[in-house]
This record gives sequence, C-alpha cells and structure tokens, in this order.
Amino acid sequence: MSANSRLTIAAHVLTWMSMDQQGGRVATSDRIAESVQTNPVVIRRCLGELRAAGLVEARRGAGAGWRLTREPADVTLLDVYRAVEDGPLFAMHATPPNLGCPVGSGIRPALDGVYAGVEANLQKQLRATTIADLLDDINGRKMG
Amino acid sequence: MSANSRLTIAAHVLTWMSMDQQGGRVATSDRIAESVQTNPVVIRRCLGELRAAGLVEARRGAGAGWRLTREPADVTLLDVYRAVEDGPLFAMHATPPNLGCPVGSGIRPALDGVYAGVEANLQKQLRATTIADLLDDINGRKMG
DNA sequence: CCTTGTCGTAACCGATTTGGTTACAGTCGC
DNA sequence: GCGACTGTAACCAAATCGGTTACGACAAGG
Repeated sequence: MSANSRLTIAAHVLTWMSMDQQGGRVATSDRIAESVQTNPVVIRRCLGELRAAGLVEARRGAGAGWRLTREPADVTLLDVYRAVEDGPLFAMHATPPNLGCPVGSGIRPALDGVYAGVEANLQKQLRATTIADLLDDINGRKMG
Repeated sequence: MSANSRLTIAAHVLTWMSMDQQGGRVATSDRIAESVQTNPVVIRRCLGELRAAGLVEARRGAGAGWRLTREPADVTLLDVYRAVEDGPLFAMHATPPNLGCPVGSGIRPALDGVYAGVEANLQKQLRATTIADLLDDINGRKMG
C-alpha cells in the first residue's frame, strides 16, 4: 500500500525519550538518530511535527535538546498519529466520477459512510495504546 | 497520507457492474470508464486485479466484456480490498533501527501487536459491507 | 563577547507510487 | 476476414518518501 513509517518513527522517538529522560540527560536529535539509525534531520523533522502538536518542546542554544511535555502514560498513539499523519486512509476518486450516472453520483456518499466508520475505529484503537504501554512492553519483553 | 483511490475505484466498478447486469448488457471497460470518468485502461487494470482475485471474469473477441462471478451480496469490501491493495497500513522503519538499543530492538515487536490489531479490525469492518449494500445505499439515497 | 553545540529549515536527490495516456498485439463472434 | 474489445507494455508528469548537505538562528558557558 506504499504506507509510510512516520507513525513508527514518531513512536520510536517518543518511547526513546521516555526511557532516556529517566537518566536525566538531554535528548538531542543526534542521540535519537543513533537509536533509529537515520539522519538527525529526519528526527528533527519528526520532532518538529510533534512539537507543533504540543507533545514535545525544544530548548535552543548551547546544551540544547528536547523534552516531553506530558507524561508518557498521557500520550496515546492517536495523539502521535494525528501529529504526523494528515490525509484520510482511503482516498475518493482522483477526478470526480460522472455525476449523471446513478453509481457515479451515489458511490461517494455510500463509501463515505464506510470510510468514516473505519477511521473512527482506527482512532479508537490507537487511543488504547500509550507511549508508556510501549515502554512497558519493551521492558517486559527484555525481562521474560 | 498519500492514500490511493484503488478501493474506491474498484468498489465503483463492481457496483456499476451490479447495476448494469440487471439490464442484461455486457460491461465493457469503455462504458465503465464513462461512469468513473477516467481512461478505459485504468479500468482494465483494475478489472485485471479483480479477475486475479476471482471476482470478475472477461470474455474476449467480438461482443466481449466483463461479468461478475458472484452475487453482489457475496462480495464484501474486504474481498475488494484484498484484490487491489497489498502492503500493510503502517510500515516499520525503512532501515532497521539500532538493535543494540533497548528501544531500537523492542519497538518493532511492540508496534507489531498494535498494528496487527488495527489491521484485523479494519478487515472486520470491511467484511461488513457488500457490493449489494452499496447498491442499496445508492438506490435508497436516490429515492429518499 | 565569542566560541560551541544544537535547533530549524531550505534545498536537493534518487527511488517509488499514482493516475493517466498511447500504442498495439491477441482473441473471437458475426 | 472484419470489427470490437481485451490484455499489456511503455511512457509520462506529479507527488511522496526517506535521506543528505548546507547554513543561519540561538543561547549557555567560558
């Protein structure tokens, strides 16, 4: 489906920050990029979207870095999804169908209902998992 | 999200064929393209995928065209989705994360669980709507 | 005040996907 | 054999994605 990895990267970043903040150090895009194994600019772009959504904040100047603005248990995957994804899951026709045809004029409202239900359900599911849950999952997996 | 319109187009095509077959005529890519308002080749590509999934069949030669192989009430949107979409909804990292980091090694299994649940739920929802339902929706909307 | 480390962006790149288009060979009923 | 339609290959412009380089903005610490 040509899906992107934005949600995955953003979740990775926030989870990493949650784990790191316990050590008291400052999270920089360079250190995060080490864990994600990508370019620091990619991380900064991601963090920029998360900041626009109010999930993180940045301190500039020397000794700068990033900080979570909420408790990991208060950040759901839906928050992250909304911060980094925009469009709908399924697109309608690229160019409008023939509205003179019953199917052409009726298929879009009909699918609208289905698609809306799908998206509502997706949001409900993403809301059920928090960054703290991911952290717990990782720690639990490490132990057992 | 850069979503594509494949599911929409395929649903449009099948719904159009369901409505058309009541008239007894043969469905051709040209006539379908009129309703979708796109190039007939786009329709043939779509129908080719639907044929590979066993949802339609083609007759070649003179007076050729396409036919549904199942009753519209027996074709769910999940069948259509599977016929025209391939990859997962959410992708993992484009390049693997640092497995030496606890988060890098644990985030993928953790997200795997979430993503699997999301996809299972998506399938459940798509299975709940059939081409016949779309047709009914369109006819009902036309009336009321 | 000036060095230093980091943020914040712009600009560009190659690869891939998407919808669209042209062209043409294959097929078969009439 | 004619004609109509399928089935594909080939190509295109636009958009997206992840990645990369480059550089200005900024502020803390010496």
